[in-house]
Amino acid sequence: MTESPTPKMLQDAFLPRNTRRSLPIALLRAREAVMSHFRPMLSTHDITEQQWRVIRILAEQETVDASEMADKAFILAPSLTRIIRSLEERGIIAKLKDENDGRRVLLKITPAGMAIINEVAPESRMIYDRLEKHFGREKLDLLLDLLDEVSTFNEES
Amino acid sequence: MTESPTPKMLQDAFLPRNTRRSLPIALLRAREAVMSHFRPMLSTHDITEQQWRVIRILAEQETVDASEMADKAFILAPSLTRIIRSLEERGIIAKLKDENDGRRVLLKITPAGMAIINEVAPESRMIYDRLEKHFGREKLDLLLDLLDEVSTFNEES
DNA sequence: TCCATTTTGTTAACATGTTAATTACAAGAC
DNA sequence: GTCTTGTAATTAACATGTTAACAAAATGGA
Repeated sequence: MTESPTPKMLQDAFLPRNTRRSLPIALLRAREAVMSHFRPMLSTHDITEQQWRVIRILAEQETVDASEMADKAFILAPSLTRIIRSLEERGIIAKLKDENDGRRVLLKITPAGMAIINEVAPESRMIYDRLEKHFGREKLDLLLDLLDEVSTFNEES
Repeated sequence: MTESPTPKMLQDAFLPRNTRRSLPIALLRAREAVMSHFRPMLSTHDITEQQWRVIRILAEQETVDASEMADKAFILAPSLTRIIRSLEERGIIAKLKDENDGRRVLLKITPAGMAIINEVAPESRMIYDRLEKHFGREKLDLLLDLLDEVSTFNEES
């Protein structure tokens, strides 16, 4: 862990920021630390993190079209297409047609999907509660607020 | 429980957390917001975000073995293997043998790689400075500290 | 020395991320 | 109506994420 004395190579002004204080990598590390607690649990139920995001949104809202799902689950359309195909083949969700708009794909959860939710949700909640207890609600809320603010960096500058 | 028609689907206690206050997704959103500023720039230089992480670490440190690189760039070994192969084929980095340990792969940047660093680093720095100016150093440091703390959630509980 | 164990890196297989191109349908302008 | 334009979803192609299995080299005893 020697903070190396920076071989010549580049002027300081042109040196990339230190890896450990780089926001993109810090976000990645934090995310991985959190997910490492959820992934093994999800794995025992044979679903991925992204699949779980899709399923759980269908637990909040009866019917969701693909675009809205992509927004809420934060999954790009091409990935979502594949995930939907996979979940449908496994009988976890169903695709419906929107009578008013022939382009849209409506998604609905099946009883098999509901069974997964009923199994996974309590376990997921337990893990999250442990995390919340560890950091404290206030600190977690502060972090979430800061992250929200970063997420809006797009529209402004 | 097998009898209830579950019209509103799930009891509140078993409902997954709201998507917008879910830490994993919040981290994902924030990361994407930040990267959306860097990706187009990197793209004009024909490198990906991960390739840039590898290259820039070789700008800080003359020679790095694959394991250390995986740690610092936060890239899993299988991904790193592919990235190294690609960067080597393009003449951006070079692989050396470790005389003391035949298993290790040492990485070194080439002049072509240095040229990329000299082009990209200032642009990257500019983008980061704009971000830092937008949020303020203190707020950014606070965020980085919180993220660091989350990243250590592993070893404890 | 010999052998079991550990470590490092690679390969394989599948899932997702990412951008660009494409198809199917919808909405407006004319 | 026809044409153009815009939107929703898919497909294609490539890069990376993720886990498991594996080969090669090092290590630490017996």
